[in-house]
Amino acid sequence: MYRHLERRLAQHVRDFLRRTYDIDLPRIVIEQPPKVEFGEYALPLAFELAKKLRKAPRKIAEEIVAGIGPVEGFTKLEVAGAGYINAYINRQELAAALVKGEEPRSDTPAGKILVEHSSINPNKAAHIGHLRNAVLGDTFVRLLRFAGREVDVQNYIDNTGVQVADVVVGFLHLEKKSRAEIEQLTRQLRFDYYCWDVYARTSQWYEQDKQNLQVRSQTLHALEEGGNETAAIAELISIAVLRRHLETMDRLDIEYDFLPRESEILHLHFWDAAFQKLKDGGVLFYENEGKNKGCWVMRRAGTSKTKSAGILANDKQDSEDSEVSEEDQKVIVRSNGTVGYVGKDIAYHLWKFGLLGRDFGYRKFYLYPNGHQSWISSANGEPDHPHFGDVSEIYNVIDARQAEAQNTVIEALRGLGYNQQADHYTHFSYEMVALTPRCAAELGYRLSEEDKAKAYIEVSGRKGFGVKADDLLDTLIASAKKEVDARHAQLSDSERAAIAEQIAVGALRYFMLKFTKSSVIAFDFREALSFEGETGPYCQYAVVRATNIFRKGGFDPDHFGKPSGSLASNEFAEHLQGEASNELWELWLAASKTSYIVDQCIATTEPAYLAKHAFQLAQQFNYFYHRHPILTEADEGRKKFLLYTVAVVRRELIRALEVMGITTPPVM
RNA sequence: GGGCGCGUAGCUCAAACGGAUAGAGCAUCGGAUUUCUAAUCCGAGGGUUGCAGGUUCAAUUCCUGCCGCGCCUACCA
Repeated sequence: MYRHLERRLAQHVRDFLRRTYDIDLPRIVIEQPPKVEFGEYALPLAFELAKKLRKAPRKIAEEIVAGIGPVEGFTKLEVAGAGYINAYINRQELAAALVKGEEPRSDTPAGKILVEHSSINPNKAAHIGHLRNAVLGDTFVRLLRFAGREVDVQNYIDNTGVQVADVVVGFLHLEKKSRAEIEQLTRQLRFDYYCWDVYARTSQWYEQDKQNLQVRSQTLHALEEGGNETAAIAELISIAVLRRHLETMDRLDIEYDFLPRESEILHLHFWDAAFQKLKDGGVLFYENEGKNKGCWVMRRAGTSKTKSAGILANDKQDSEDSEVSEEDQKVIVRSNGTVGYVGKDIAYHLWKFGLLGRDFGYRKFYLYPNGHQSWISSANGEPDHPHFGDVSEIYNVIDARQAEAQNTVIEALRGLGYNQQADHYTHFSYEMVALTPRCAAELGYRLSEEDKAKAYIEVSGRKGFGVKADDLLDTLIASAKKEVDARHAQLSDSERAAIAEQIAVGALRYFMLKFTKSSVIAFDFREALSFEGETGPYCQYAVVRATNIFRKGGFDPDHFGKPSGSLASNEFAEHLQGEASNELWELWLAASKTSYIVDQCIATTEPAYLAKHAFQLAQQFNYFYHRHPILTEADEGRKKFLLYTVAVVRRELIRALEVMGITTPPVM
């Protein structure tokens, strides 16, 4: 509702400016006043217009307020300060709409969106860094779906890369395991933990003797080639680890629709098709000299190309391409003819946009307990399958360190003339999760003096240094279970366990969302394990409290006031008018912002705003809860109004938490 | 060296598009009619927003320079 009123106000102002001053502002800035006494929206536009109209801002503001006329849904506009225009919402109208759950639908753009996230190398257990990726990605998917968009979720599996090769080397050359033995091992509980150690040991083994690296490249070659014993073992391992990753993420209610694998990019010759296009389009060029001699290279994204973009003739550019300095070159095809990661990624992204002219084969892979089917790529697929790819927008949830690679893919699309697709290619970039030195020490890692002095230390799968996702979840659940046990001894153990799990997931998902993407999370158990203050459980608890009021009062919170809308809007009036009601009104206002916040999260690809909003709503509710005993309220009319307040806040809080993938326990 | 990002309270972080008195949580200290369960609430202290300039009616936000930190800069992914 809040969003809807904002748009209406903006449109009204825009029309008025055009009519009266013949001015077209590209954007009408609308802010939220610091206090509700100043209304619900504030427009600083008089300051902006002062120069154009050569009048004092205050004067302009007064003119606008006097001339603009009534705006539906608002009671008044008012000039404040040096020239702000404050707009006041018609409170009882908004409240009545909220009770009914009315939300004017805004037109959603057509076209399917593809979100790629997680994309964990299938060679070891997932760690907290992967958790941040998956939670951000999954929440963004939920945000888009909330906004009415159709979304496909993909998790790219690099099953033929160096990391898988390394763990294969570990099993074959260090562990000396046979294929049968490995197959046996894949069936053990948490096989990914086993791989975690094997991978770390293999990395050490390479460092002991650089000669050992030859084994790696032989293995890697075999994987890329396919159709051999080594590749079969790699398949065994990577599939088993992938299943573990899906299980881990499912604990957090994170699911995928499709799992495209690098092996199919290779074996279905996606790259060949892309390579041809890139050569034809002049994006790639062959280097005849220097250190990149014999490679197909392209200009690295972000290196200066045209200072006067679009002015120089394009054909002149082509002849200059070969003059791209060595350090500005990105090798796409190595001199031995093999293609690097960026090249495969370009092919994959041409496919995503339906520009490649080839498709994967598809097989059913993983059936979630809720019945959702996840598909995997395959050289020869099943005849009947859903249609993936061929989308109009994509978001890639990939950490900030890969920004350059991502930009190179985008530049390749542009180079091929696919500007529209490039414009709808978003690198959803976020910073890594690192460990505080204290946390690392607690985990038993020996630190150098240099590391101890740092604010945080980067996790490293290669070194086996990090916190595993399942371990963190287990710890959180155990910790939550202790609290639940202490509070609800009367419940059965399975009930308590279920609640503990909801709380643990709420705590974890909220923790991963509360930081803005650009902030490095310095992970610390004390903070992550907290259930108090700005946390998921705090928000869940607010909902539980709201539910309790209804339960104690003998009402159904989900249908309170619903069927007949028995409260006429004028009944709200007396409770929402005047200074004294501002505190309550602020709660209603906050509850009206869900879709507004969701839009903002999508526009800025920043889910943290939603986390912040849910917390603030919960915080305001707790304050309200403390100040207003409801069930003992003597005035029946007021009691009813307070119950409506709780019902609306509760509903909106649940909705906001759902978008973050957080459910609420029946009791806490 | 070049590219990207960051620097805000003791600690961890907010403040979208420049806007009204820079806000939360944690930690510390003090308090809450024993009630719809305190995983809660209220209060207190705590700030030269890294430094120096500039643009603007208005700068934590934009520009320039400097200082500090991180990441990227492989024929790795």
